[in-house]
Amino acid sequence: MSVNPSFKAATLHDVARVAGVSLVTASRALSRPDVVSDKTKARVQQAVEATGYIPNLLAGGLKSKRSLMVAAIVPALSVSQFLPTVQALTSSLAELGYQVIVGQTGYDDEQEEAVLNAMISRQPDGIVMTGLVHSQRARERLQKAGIPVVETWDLTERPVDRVIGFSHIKVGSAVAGYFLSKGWTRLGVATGSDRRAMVRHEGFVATLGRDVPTAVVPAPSSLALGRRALVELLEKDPGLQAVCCSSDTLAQGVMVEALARGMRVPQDLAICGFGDAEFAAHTVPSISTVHVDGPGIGRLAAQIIVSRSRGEPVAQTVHDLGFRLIERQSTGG
Amino acid sequence: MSVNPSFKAATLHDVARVAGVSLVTASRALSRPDVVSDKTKARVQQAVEATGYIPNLLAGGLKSKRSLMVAAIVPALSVSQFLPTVQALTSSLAELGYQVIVGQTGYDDEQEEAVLNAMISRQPDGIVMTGLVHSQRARERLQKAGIPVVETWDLTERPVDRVIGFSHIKVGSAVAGYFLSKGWTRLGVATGSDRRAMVRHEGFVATLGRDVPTAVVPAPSSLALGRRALVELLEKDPGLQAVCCSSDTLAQGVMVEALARGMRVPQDLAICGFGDAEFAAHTVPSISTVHVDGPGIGRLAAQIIVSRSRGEPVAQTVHDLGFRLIERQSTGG
DNA sequence: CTGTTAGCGCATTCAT
DNA sequence: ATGAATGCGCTAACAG
Repeated sequence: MSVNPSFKAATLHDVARVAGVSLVTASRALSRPDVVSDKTKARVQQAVEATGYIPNLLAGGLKSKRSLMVAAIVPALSVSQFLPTVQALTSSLAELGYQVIVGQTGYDDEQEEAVLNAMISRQPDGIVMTGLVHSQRARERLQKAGIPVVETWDLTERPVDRVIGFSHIKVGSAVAGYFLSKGWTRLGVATGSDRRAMVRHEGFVATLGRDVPTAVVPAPSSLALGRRALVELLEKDPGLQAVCCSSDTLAQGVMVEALARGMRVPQDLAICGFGDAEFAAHTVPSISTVHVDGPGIGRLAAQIIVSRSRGEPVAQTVHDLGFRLIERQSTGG
Repeated sequence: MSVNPSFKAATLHDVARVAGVSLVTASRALSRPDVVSDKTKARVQQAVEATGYIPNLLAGGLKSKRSLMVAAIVPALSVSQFLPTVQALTSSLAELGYQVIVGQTGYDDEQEEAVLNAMISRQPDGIVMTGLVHSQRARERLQKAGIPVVETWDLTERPVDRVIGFSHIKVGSAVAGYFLSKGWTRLGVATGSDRRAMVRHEGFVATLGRDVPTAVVPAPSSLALGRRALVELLEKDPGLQAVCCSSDTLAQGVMVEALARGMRVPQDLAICGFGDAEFAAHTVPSISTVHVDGPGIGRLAAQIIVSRSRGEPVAQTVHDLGFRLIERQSTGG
């Protein structure tokens, strides 16, 4: 950890010596101030200042079984959809003295297991997944180990432990219902290839009652992929009226391509996104989308993990935070 | 770390017992396979499988002084400019068995110090900062502790330890030179309020030889802020010809606002961004910008930290990765 | 090649 | 309210 061999960081032992108290007292003065007399507390505080003491949480965690670390596992950090969640999680936890370790699965189930093992070896007080845990071995291992796990951005009756999210089937269904209510008939779908997007697609098709031209693009989605998706969809159906997209980024790409071809949005082509990214409300025309409370997911996850790691009971297993369809200009709203 | 009191995770001790070898041998079989006979190695491997052993890196780190963790400190996770760097850093390190802890400073120097202390208490093998370390106390503490520190996305003659980046003054200067070469005279600047953006602004103005209308928006930048910035700039100079923006997101906002007002880009208004975000090449018109090798910064940082933590020398102190002005349609390229 | 002996720095029993 | 002893799980020295 240090590369400077001559330097020895101050330990609690040094603090105790300088303060003229025992090691235990110094420890208590810092972690349980109410149990120590004001005088000695002050002396310990001074000793901390004097020595420049910074506690070693590795050592503390080893003994106390509380690492004060939480693992956050995402497909990839660059999937901007999850960023507000991870950011809120990190901030909420930081306020309570917890830090976040990040792991990336690359949308790969084998890597997921490897990443989870890497995380477990750091003894986190909790694990927050974006998405469900897919590897069966990992599920069992997590369950056996009894580490608090919060799966997010999805729902299931049987989470490993707790789950915070919303129904992707219902999202797809809601968008399809909305399209039907608008009377559009020549529909298309531009979707990422990830599991949750596919489930939304299922919901969309199920409610529609029939299949529609679909362009599947690899994750993570991008503006360029959105443009390419529209090209593909227009080849399949030049008379396309409305496109349902699996992300706002994709929707923006579809819109850029449409406008570049001289199509008017929404008159010639209506577009709906997903996620309610910051920009969706401010493009011209603005993008209709499905709003999800990303930061809320992160905050609630933080709260649940901390409660559980403190041994407090968390009754509810499944937290459905729902979603909201937001009608903007890109669908004539 | 566990909330299931009945479950005891297997320790190396269990593995050793099952394998019928001593604890040390089991340890070596896993961490230094070349020093152990193939037979015992195989038996230890089997015992690992049988027990479901996952090493406790907290304990390992405590003794070995190598936590295999690296702290990554960003202003905020949602600042998309740094994401490719953090993602590359995380991936590169993961391949080598290191994990990343993230800290957010919120562009606040006091929080920076608090975050750095929180990180130090986890005994990281290195710290990667986006930006320079601003708190003087933190600089000294880091230097004294001898933790490998890589400051990024900026340059300085006197880094805490190592620095990987490019000159923001030169970026501003290059954009100004480009604008001058185009013969534009009615210029404006839309810039975030963060330190590095301000330095680019300085470079821009210095090369220009005169001040220009400037709209300063709070960080993090967004499309909405870009739109607002253009409104402000047009109030200051209705005859505005070209805008220099401190990020591509801001540039996109400026462009959206310009097009919404019926201005043609670049004929009526030329726009230049910064960062070469994914979308910049694919908007219509595409956005001219300054390309920076974000992932390269992350990979090099990973390499330097790992080398240093292994005690290998890393001669070079300052790594200037430079930048490239990319001319696209938004400036008539 | 393998085993024995010592801690790493701290929090937790137990005492007083 | 404070202190002495014990060990969390593992690895670095040494021996053998």
